[in-house]
Amino acid sequence: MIRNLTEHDKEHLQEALIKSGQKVTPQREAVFTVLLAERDHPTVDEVFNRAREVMPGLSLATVYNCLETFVGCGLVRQVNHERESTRYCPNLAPHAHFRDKETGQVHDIELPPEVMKSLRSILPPGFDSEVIEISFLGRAQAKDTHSN
Amino acid sequence: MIRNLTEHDKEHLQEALIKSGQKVTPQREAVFTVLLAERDHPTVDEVFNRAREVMPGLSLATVYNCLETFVGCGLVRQVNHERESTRYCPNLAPHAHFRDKETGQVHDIELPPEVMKSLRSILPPGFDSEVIEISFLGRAQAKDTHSN
DNA sequence: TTGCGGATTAGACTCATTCTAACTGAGTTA
DNA sequence: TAACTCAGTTAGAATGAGTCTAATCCGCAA
Repeated sequence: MIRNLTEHDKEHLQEALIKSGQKVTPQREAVFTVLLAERDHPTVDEVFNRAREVMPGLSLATVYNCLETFVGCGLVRQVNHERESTRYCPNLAPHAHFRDKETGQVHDIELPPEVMKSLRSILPPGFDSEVIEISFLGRAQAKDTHSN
Repeated sequence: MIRNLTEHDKEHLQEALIKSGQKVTPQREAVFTVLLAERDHPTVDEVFNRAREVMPGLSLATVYNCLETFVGCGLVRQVNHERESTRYCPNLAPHAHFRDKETGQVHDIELPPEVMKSLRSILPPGFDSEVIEISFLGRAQAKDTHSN
């Protein structure tokens, strides 16, 4: 079920939007609420359908726009696996993704700083990287590990 | 320029195809030759255009088919970055990919076993992974590091 | 109250990839 | 030699995620 944003999350959204010169709109709040409600890495379509329950007039284009805006101001991350639909993730801590081969579910995997460091160290001189994407493909027996 | 396959590479192709119950065809040889000639992670379209120089009647669908076959019998790997066109890579050693933000070029980055191990160690119990994809995004000042 | 500009909207468009149905050709089988 | 078979190939149609466009909306300032 889609709850309203907590005060804290609402401030987080407002601050990020305003800081990058964008407006707080009902649509953006609705989309952000959906992202925080169920942290299961939804596709645009899934976000669209969930948000429509709360705001029936919302258009798909707007969902694309909102998500792009959020990515632009660092509120959420995109998650891609091969060429499947892009998924969205509001977890900002450095983490990898584990994709369950059978269920298709995506799980966040915490990424300790020393692993990040050892990864960065394999780059030959002259290579300078800002973003490192790590994704595992396999099978997870574990129960849900969503951080919400 | 597209040279013919060396005896060694030809045998490698034949062995892999036959082992998985597939036939050696002129189209498959042509596509494989293109992949080995310039190890720059070409897209399907690039493979198509290069292969056409040598085999003008070749169709795009066949290039898709050949590449899928090669992936299936472990001859090449797919490389995806976000939702851009899939690229193909005949480097079978475990390696990561570095994508140059400005040129779009993809470089192979050798992946030492101890880094692989430390990566595998961050998976919580119950998570079992066969494939790990690692990709860097950034800027490379270095000259070409293609292994061919 | 009018004008401005960012946000939203519906629908058209793009383009990588997949699908489909017809065709080819090498290697049987009759 | 002719018919059969079956994987592989082919052209073109279909799919579908994502992008673009042009019209509209709406809060705010002049």
